Amino acid sequence: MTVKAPEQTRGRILQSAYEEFHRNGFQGASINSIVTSAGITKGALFHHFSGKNALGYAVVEEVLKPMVRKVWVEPMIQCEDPIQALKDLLSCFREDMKQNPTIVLNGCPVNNLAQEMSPLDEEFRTRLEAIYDEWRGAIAAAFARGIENGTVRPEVSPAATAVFLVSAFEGIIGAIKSSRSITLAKHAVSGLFDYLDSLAPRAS
Amino acid sequence: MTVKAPEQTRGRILQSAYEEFHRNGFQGASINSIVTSAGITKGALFHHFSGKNALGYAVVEEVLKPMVRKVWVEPMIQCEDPIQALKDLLSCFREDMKQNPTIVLNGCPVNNLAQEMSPLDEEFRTRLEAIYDEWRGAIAAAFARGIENGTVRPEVSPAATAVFLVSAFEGIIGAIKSSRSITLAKHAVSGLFDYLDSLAPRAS
DNA sequence: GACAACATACCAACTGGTCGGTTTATATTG
DNA sequence: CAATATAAACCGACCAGTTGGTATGTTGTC
Repeated sequence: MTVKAPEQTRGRILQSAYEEFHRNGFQGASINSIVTSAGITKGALFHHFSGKNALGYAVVEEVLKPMVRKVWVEPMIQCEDPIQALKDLLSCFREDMKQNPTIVLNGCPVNNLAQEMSPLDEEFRTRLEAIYDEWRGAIAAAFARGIENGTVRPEVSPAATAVFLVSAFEGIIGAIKSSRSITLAKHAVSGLFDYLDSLAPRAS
Repeated sequence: MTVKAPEQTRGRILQSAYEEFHRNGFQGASINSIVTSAGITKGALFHHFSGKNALGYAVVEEVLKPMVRKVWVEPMIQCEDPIQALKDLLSCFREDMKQNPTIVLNGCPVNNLAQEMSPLDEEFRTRLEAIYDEWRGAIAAAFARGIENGTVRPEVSPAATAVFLVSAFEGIIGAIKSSRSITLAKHAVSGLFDYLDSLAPRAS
């Protein structure tokens, strides 16, 4: 046997589990498959995690949550113009998809888990909902600031817009993955951009 | 044994399978569970359907497709004002949810299947995508008519709007089921209504 | 009687999970 | 510093239960 590196093995399990969940869903994911793809054994997995559900929760907390925070939350909490910030994020996201098509093929890992497990397991639901809450909160706060500094129309409701935006975005990711159509993806993004523009103050 | 009624037993299998898929997803659904909840035996099921996948396809074609067509497509193909028609549909849908919370709890059965199975099975993907295509087509056609008769702003792109609307709608359903929050649901619908209003010609 | 419609017993494969044992790192001693 | 104790890290065979699916039989209908 090689060296013992508990933190590293734990991380490899989390990473393999994340990928397996992303590909096959939580119920479709196989512990055996995770074990082999992580290059460890079942004993190691059940030493670090008490069961499949606990592994799922850990993926949510230690993989998904930091990921969303870094990519989607933090860019929002320090922006002045939320509409422009969102457009930038979406353009950046579109570029990422071209290089790494896993999101196009398998969808948003957060939403996948939320849609599959929310009705089946309350703990999954609350944990995933916390991620969305943080995300929506950052967007809503950004829009509130935008209203104050004049980059957003004053009639816009920050809370409602944040909810609608996150929902629409997740819906679009799902539509792209299910359709696998580039023209549909362009239409969806174009529709989203038009909506964002409708939140900006009237030109002239 | 009772009377032999092949069409009826087939229908009961389809109905039970639809409910089981809606609750547990396709992979989480158990053939045994479907069999018992339908009040029949495994022999009957495998006599009518060649396997689990074939049963899933049949649910898509014979349950989901007609359902979407009746509830979402047909009201659109004969409307003059698509914005008002969509508002009416959403209000009607909101009332339905109050009486029957299965959609709130388990989400949209079409989207659930599409999100779960699209990456795993091409036949699922194409069949479900056909449903969405028909839906989007009806909305896009309605918007094209709306532009002609003046109920919709002429700059609106029917195709992009249809894609964005269906995506946003499915995203909202997912957000409601995952959050279980009434205020979130109200925010989401309010955001969607605001978006619809932004597609109408300027008042004044 | 012939064939479709169903029932039932059964199957290999796989599921998540357990358990006794081995290996390695580290703390404790003399 | 070296010997030893101790606990964590890890292995891999094994478990009962469930999975989708099948083979063979029985029942009803034209």
